Amino acid sequence: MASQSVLTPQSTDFPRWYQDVVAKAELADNGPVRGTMVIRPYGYAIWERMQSEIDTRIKAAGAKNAYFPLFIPESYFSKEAEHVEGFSPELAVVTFAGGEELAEPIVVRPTSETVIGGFMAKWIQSYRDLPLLLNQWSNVVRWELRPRLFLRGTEFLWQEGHTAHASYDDASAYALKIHREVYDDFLLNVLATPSYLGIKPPSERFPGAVNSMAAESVMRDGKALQMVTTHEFGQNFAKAFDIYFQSEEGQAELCYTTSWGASTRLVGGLIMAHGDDAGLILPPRIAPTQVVVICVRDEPEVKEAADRIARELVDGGVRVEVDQGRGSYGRRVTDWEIKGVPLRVEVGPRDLAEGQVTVARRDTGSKSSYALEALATEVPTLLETIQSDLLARALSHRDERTHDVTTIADALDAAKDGFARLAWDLVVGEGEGELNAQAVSVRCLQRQDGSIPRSDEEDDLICLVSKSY
RNA sequence: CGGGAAGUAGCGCAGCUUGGUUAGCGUGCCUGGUUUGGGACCAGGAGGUCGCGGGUUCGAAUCCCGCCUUCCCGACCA
Repeated sequence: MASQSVLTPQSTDFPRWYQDVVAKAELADNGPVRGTMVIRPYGYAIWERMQSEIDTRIKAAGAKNAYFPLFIPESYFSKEAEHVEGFSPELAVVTFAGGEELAEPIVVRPTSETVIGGFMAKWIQSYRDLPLLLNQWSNVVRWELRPRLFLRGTEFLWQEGHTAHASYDDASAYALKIHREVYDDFLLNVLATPSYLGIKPPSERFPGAVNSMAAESVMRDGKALQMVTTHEFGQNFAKAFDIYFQSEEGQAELCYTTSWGASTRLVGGLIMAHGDDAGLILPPRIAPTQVVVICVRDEPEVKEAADRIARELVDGGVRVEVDQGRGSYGRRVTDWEIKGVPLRVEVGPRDLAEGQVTVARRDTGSKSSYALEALATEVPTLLETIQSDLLARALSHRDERTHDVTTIADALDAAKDGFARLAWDLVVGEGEGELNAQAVSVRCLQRQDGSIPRSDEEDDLICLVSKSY
């Protein structure tokens, strides 16, 4: 009966633990081609929840969904010099199709700035057409040499927003709005994965961007994961694709564009930000199943009670699944723990005799009894408590793992199991090279008060450095 | 792409050094029964191109060559 660990403990081998969770929680499998991924139903359900939460926020920010093609003429890529240079090593290119060599090779999109830029040029005539706020949900292909499920793959799913504006300030303000009101809000309030928001140093900037913003979250092993990214392109893409508009004064002027994305990498971040040795821990707001009602015994009275409870909870807006009670209790509980379902409502003959049920939290492991009549009101409250406890736990973990330092040597030391925060002036130039030599990178730049700078030229910036996925 | 390790049943592994009949174990799966409040037990059973291709040999999971895939460390990377 003694329960032995089903997963490799995090402290033994964190990457192995991650792979065990992905496999045993039935999230994903490797595809037959290197770097490709099969997302299994439970993993995809998590992604769908993410999509729904992000999509709602994107629409609230005013952007509209559209769809652009997977195939892009190679010539489009050559139009923006830095962009093509940055992406060419990762491109998959179709040169043969329909039984013959193609006159012009076709690129499988690694991102869609180029095609969308072409259509922005066509659709934008006057300042009245601005801002143009687009988003698309799609797959992209970037040939990866070292793939990891969810975290980095040759093909992945994401959302990419693309906008065009009449002024630098408007573009910049909108990018900031997306970064805060869509991404940071989602990370904080849904995933409970607090991030460091900031701008990327020039060395880490998106090819073709004048500014890239990031949200860097701290994983349980202290490494950083870039959760999302937002870019300002200035007029770089507008120049390359002739995205002009006629101003109120009748002048032809170049637009300012932005793009921003969040991908299935978020699933990997979710796993590594909250999971423990027993498996996944899902915050209630993202969990596809928030409550599993477990029949402790495979008996008719127990099942009836479980179904009744489940119906009540569903009516209250809770996402519920019923475990019918086949197989041993311990085995089933362990399986639900691996899957990270936030709450287990356990119904057995003993409970029913006393008109109560046993409720177990996944995050703390604690169990307590609730009267049957109280469940419908108590469960939603309990779910919200778990949500905020997970956020609090993640916040304190982030702070524990972050150390203020004043030298590169101390930064390297701190980066062994977390983040170092230090003056950007100490790092810029040679210092960054020293860090990089030890696989430590500058994750983002912030102002002294932690806010997002508008450019890396600002005085007195600080930076967060760490190892990363 | 460089360095290292590995690929044998769904998963985890042994066998390989020193080639030799029907390729094993744990777990999972199926059937029946007993069970069921923290990975249950007994009995029976199904499941394998030994990663792929080629070579050596009378004979290859085992030896040799090439390729593919996975993992780790780098390089690279919104």
